[in-house]
Amino acid sequence: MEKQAERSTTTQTHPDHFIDLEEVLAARARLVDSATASRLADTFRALADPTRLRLISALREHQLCVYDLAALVGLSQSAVSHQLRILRNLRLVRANRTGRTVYYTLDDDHIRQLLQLGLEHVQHGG
Amino acid sequence: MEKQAERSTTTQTHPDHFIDLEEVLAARARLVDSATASRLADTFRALADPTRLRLISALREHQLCVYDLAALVGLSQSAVSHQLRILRNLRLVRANRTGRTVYYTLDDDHIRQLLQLGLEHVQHGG
DNA sequence: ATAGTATATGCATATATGCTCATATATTCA
DNA sequence: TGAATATATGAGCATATATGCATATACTAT
Repeated sequence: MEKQAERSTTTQTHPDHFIDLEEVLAARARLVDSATASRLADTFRALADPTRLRLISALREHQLCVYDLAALVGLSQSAVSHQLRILRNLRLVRANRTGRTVYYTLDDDHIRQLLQLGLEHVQHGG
Repeated sequence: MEKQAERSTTTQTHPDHFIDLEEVLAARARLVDSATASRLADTFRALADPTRLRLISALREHQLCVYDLAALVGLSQSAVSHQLRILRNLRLVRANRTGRTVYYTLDDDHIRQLLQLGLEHVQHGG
């Protein structure tokens, strides 16, 4: 295990020990490491934009080309293409070329589930 | 149903109709509206930062005070308090004051599930 | 090859975000 | 009340992000 964290750079004085040591030790075991947290944050950041969410929602059960996606969300082809690249890079969507048309689909089922869970959270209590 | 979308403001010429009309009509029915997409994006944006994700992961099964959270993630009390406010405002965590100590907990089980799903997505294929 | 269609991308800009510093608020205890 | 502890917040700076514009690339058809 790593050594205990240094005192944080707080303005006010603070004790040199944790307040609730047992809880803290247990929580530390569950704490995701920084590298994983960063990659996870990248994934959630891809979902943290209304345009991208609408694109993903449109692709839930259908594959669509860039032009149709742009028309659906009411943005320029450029803007949509930029956003699709972000989703592609983070492997949330997949591009399939057929002639000069590129069809997009969701990459994996986790995305569908994340969207669904998020919607549930937002649509009642949250 | 609404009337068909206007031509998008694309530089290049594009047809005045959708490429795949049937797919588009079906996809439009699944499309989340802008207002919902914005609120959903707010929720995902709260999860789109490594610090906040680590805070949430620490709170998965334990309630902790601000000072201990700061020590755990290795940031200042101020920085952590700012982030906790964001999580509070979006109802991802809840604050319970006991004397001068404020204990934080996850607000609802969706948050745990979102974290879990995201981790699964990141930890193998994604 | 040339023109046309579908998508992608570099650059610029306006806006948002995360952290630190200083300070404010809330609570306890003497 | 006054000092100390625990947390919250406003301002400012450095960096990131979303979109539009112009242009590049990929493919089709003549």
